[in-house]
Amino acid sequence: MVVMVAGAAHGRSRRSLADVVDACRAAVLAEVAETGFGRLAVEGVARRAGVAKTSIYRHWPSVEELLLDALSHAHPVEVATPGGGNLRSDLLRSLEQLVGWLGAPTAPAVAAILNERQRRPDLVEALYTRVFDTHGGRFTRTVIEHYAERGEIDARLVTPIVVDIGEALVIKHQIDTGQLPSAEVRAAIVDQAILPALCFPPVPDEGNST
Amino acid sequence: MVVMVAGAAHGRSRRSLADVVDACRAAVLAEVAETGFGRLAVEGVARRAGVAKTSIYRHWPSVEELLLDALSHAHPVEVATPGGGNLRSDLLRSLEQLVGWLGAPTAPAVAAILNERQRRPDLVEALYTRVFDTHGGRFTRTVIEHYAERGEIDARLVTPIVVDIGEALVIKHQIDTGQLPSAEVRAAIVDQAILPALCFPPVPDEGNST
DNA sequence: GACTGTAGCTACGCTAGCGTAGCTACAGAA
DNA sequence: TTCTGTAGCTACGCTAGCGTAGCTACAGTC
Repeated sequence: MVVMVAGAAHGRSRRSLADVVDACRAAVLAEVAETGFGRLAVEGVARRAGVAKTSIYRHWPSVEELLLDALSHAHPVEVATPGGGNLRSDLLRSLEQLVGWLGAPTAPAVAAILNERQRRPDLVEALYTRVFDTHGGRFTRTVIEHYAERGEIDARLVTPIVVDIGEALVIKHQIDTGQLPSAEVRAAIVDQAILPALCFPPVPDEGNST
Repeated sequence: MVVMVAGAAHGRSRRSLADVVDACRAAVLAEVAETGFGRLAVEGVARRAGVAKTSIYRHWPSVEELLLDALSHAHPVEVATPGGGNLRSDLLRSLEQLVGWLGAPTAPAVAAILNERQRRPDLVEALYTRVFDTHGGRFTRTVIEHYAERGEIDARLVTPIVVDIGEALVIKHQIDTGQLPSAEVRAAIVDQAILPALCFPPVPDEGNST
């Protein structure tokens, strides 16, 4: 059964500019999550967005530009700041924020671009300048530096290695399991890896979860 | 100028079975490193190996099977065992082995498959059972468990999180920079992150490198 | 030397995608 | 209501790849 839009000989309906742009941005993020970067295609994005290829080429010179544009508009902005609690609870919250970041709808697209680092360094650089640099993403680094400034941590222990422990373990967990770490695992990361590196010795009993 | 192989009307030369198999295995590893998994194609592998597509399809049902077969034969085998040194030097050597693993010619192929975890869990599972499980790859875990058995480390501190710190930081370094960590960075990882988690407190001065 | 399994080649009919040309027609502004 | 910028459509000529059929011919074994 064919339903015709009034007056439309083609049966076609035309959308507004803003509608087309929003549909394309959403479609490219979903498409790259499903296909990976290597099989991302303008035809696939147009199909998913329900637009013509010409509508894409009128706004973006390539599907890569559309992808970066979509990420600029959709990637979550970090809001982690030390909340006046203590070091441990602030570290836990920053890992929670990181996990939120890594689980955002944009995360597969970010991962897809990062996976192309050797082949497309230009894209990765653009990702950092157009998405990461404008959206923050310092997580545990922000917290550790804050407490170091307050004198609660020996500032000499705040090294590039140490501020990276938490994120490294979260990402490794995701690589190994395909899942983001639970609250229990995040607590273990804080208690068993981050705090010991800041001279808060590990407590080798059961340990208390959040 | 056309050079004809004696007696070959086609100008073609025919290789032995072993030669074809070796060429295909090497070609698929190089091809996937260059193209990524998404654009890996039988035609590209055949071209690079200098064989006909039919020669590939006679031995492997798909390019994925060829890739896993190639990895099974080429992936380095872990030889890290505690060498009778001390904990620190053994940890340094295990990270050196890991970096050797990650820098092996097979590493891009491994990464390409791991990047397809969401889309192709079957391939990732096959990677673990056919490649990882048979080639080891426990690195710092092996060292830490050895010293725990000897009583030099509180065994209660040897948790899944703690044994993963070193590899997590190495992999994070590679994700962030595209490079494998230098000896200096590896030493910092051992001194500032792994040892503190095992109750060997960090030394917040310059610290001695390897 | 004879035999056999298989390498190499080309063509096949197909899918998928690229980026644009040229057109119709409509959403939104004036 | 008129005007304009642009959405939607289809076709185009192209590249790239798939997996096999059918053939020739040769590497290696006996």
